[in-house]
Amino acid sequence: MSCETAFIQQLRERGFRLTPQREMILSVLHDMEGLVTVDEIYSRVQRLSSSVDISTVYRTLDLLQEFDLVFSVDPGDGQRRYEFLGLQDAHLHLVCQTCGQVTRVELEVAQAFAERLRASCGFQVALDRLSLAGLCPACAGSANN
Amino acid sequence: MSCETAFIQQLRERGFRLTPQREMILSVLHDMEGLVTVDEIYSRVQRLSSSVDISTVYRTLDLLQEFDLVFSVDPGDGQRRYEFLGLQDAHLHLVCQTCGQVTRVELEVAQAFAERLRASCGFQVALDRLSLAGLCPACAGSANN
DNA sequence: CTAAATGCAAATATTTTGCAGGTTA
DNA sequence: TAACCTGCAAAATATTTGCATTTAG
Repeated sequence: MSCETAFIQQLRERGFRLTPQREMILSVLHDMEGLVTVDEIYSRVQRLSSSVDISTVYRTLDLLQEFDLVFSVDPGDGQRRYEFLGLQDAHLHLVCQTCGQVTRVELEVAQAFAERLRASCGFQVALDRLSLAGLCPACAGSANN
Repeated sequence: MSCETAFIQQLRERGFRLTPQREMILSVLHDMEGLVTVDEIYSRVQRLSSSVDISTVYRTLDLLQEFDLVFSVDPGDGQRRYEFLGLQDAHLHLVCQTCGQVTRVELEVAQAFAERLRASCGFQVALDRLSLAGLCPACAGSANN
């Protein structure tokens, strides 16, 4: 099943409609890797159709988040970022505090950690929505004091 | 050394000045536990002196962040939260996605995980600024499907 | 005395909302 | 056709900035 099919199915089931705008936004998200800002999404959508309004982008992102096809974080710089989850495997994000580069990592590396947290205090970490701040190898190398 | 002393020292060293407003804001942060919003800080400061402006609160928070006495996150609800770090030990935050409750956990539980990440991909996680989303024991219990 | 900080108001930036008209099912 | 969706513009929020005045050192 493709992402589009999953989206359409969810729309139908809940009485929503499939519009060209929603298709375009989904397609743009699908083509973008990693965490992207609303502006990045918006300007890509505009290339497909310049009449699409940014409020429609916001509304569609809300919808996609409800459907769990997209999730969002604000790394703390006031620039909320969205990511398309689609049907692919979930993964962690490592966001470099210096250069902003985002690396994807398999959930598996965090499994033991999650287990430990659950054992010690009963908290179930949502690993599939996790972004970790820190230093990427390159920046860690040049920043060693 | 008290937090105030540390703050004053940093101010002096960098040519900044110690003002009553800055003292008040620091004192308010010091008395507040956990992650708080600008409005919460602002209204507490106003109780001490109603003439303090919110822009001064923002400016002071920026300063304190530069000094690493405060850090901020936006859990994704559009309400950025600040936390006073002071001279206490750093710790992780577990933020419940359902009830919003914040639990503090020793950094130590994540040490092995951080080590693993560094070994496998060279990324140095900033553990001391980490907030993890998930379900707290209570909400995990009532949500089990 | 002088550079730095404040309060105020206005400016920005970001996201949300009301509504009239267009569109999907 | 009827409810839903969109674009537009205006509103609501949150944060930042310019500037005259005040103040710490």
